[in-house]
Amino acid sequence: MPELPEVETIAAILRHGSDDQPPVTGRQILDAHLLWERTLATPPSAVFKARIVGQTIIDSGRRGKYLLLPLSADTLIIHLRMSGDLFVESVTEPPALHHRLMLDLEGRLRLAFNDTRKFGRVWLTSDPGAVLGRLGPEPLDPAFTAGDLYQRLQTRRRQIKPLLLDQSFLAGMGNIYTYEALNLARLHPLIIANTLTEEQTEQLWGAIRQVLADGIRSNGASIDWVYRGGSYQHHFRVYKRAGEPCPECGTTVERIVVGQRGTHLCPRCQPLPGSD
DNA sequence: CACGAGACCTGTTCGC
DNA sequence: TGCGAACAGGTCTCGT
Repeated sequence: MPELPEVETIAAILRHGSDDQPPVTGRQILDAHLLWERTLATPPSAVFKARIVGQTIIDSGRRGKYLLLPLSADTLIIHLRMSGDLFVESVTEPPALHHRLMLDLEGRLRLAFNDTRKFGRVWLTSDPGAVLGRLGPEPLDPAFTAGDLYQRLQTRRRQIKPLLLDQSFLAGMGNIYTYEALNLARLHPLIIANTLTEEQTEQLWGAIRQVLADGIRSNGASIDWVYRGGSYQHHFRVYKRAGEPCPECGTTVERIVVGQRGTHLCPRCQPLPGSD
C-alpha cells in the first residue's frame, strides 16, 4: 500500500491516533523485539535495543515515502517498501504473522512493524540526512512549482514514467499514483522527459498534486489483502482496469510494461507522439 | 547518463 | 482440482 499518501496517512495516525488506535507520540519505548534481522538497516542489532530503549517518541512525520519518528535522542526512520505496515496494539496480543519489529510503549501499547515480503527497512540514526540525503523535492510542497518541474525535466532524456518513479527526481511517487497522474495529465508514460512542453508540464504538475492530495484526503488506498480504511482505490482511473473502458472516452484501457513495472493507460487519451 | 536484468521476499491470481 | 507461471504498492546493484 505505501506510496506518499499512504505513508502520510500512517504518519498522521501515529501522531493523532484514530478511532481504534491511540497516538504513540509522547510515549516512552520500554522494550524492543526484532523478529527479522534484515529489517534493521542500522545500527547493528546488537546495539539497537540498548540504544532505543528509554527514548521517547516525540513526533511522527514523513519525507518522501520514509516515515520519520523523531525520538528524544535519535530518529527512527521506517521505509515500508512493498508490503510494510504499522500497527498500534496491546502488548498482550500475540505477535501477528509477519511482525518484524515490535516496540513496547508506555501504556501497555506496542508499535508493530508488519511486513509480509520483508523488503521494508528501519534505521535508528542521529543523522536522518544520511538516510534521506538524495531525495528530490516534495511534490506537495507549496514551494514546488510547475516552473521547478519544467526546469528539472530539461536535463533529462529518460522516459517520463520511470523518471517520476526516481526518488531523487521527485520524492514520494509510486507506481500507481504515477500512472494515474499521467492519465489525468493525458501524457503517455514513454514520452521523453525533456520533450514536454511548458503547457504539458503544467498539466503534469497539477495532476501529480491532485492525485496525491486526493489520495491523502481519502486516507490512502486500500488494495488487495492490505486494508487500512483508505478509500482512494475507488478513484483510480486506470489502475487494474486493463480491458475495461476508459472513464473519459470509452477506449479500452491497456496495460504495458515500462521499466519492468506494469503500467496502465488509455491509448486514446494518452497518445505517444510520433507513433500510431 | 540511461537502460535492462536480477535480487530481495511472500502471497494471490491467472492460465492451462 | 492441481500446478507452475506471472504478478504485486519499492529500491538497490551490476553490466552494457
